Amino acid sequence: MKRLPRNFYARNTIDVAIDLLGCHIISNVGDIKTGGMIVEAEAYIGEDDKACHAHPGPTARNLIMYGKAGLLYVYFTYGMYNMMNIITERPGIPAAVLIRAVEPIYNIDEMAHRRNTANPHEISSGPGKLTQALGITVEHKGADLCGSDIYVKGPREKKIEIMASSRVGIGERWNEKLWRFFIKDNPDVSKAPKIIRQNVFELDKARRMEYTL
DNA sequence: GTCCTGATGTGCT
DNA sequence: GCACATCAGGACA
Repeated sequence: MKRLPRNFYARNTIDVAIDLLGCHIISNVGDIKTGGMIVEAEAYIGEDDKACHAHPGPTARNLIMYGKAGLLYVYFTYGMYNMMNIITERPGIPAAVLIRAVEPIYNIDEMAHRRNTANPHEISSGPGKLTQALGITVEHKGADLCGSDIYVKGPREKKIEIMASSRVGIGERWNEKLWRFFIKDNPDVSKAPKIIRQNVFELDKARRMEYTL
């Protein structure tokens, strides 16, 4: 696998979210390489998406979502957790993929130490957990995955089955969209109310869009 | 295993 | 003010 280029991210957000599953995310924060395989991700697309941070239009916080694909959008929430997103689409279209869960691979001991846990499945099985394990904070907002020490390697090497469901933690705002994607039966997928609709592995792009939109 | 709650800072109304 | 793309820990069963 190789570092993914910008044109991987500058595409339809749902395609990017699906194609990121099985890829490896790497972080070299503090000169320590940590990372693992992405097993769960969600799409947030445009001002019309009521759950997307760009819904109110451009603000100081979300402005980066309107810009170049392949940059990190990190924000702080619930008073203590950082959420890590990757900007997608072309400039002018505010959209991103939230990385929701990772299966630990590189330097598991260091990540377990950062998380203060001995259970491998508690290291990065949620969006707040994985940023802590990888050492990613709002300081990394704007980092370029195509030219910094945080990046994603792909394409995926394993054959995987991909499931789609409604998104997590966004109340009743826009929940009919099945824009959460995760690897079937992976133990590091986050605990969440799963409205599992369908395995999307076999679907081609057009069929996939018809189904998810 | 399930359900419920408290912790905690920031952005936007 | 308040909602928030969350998590850990406790009370149950």
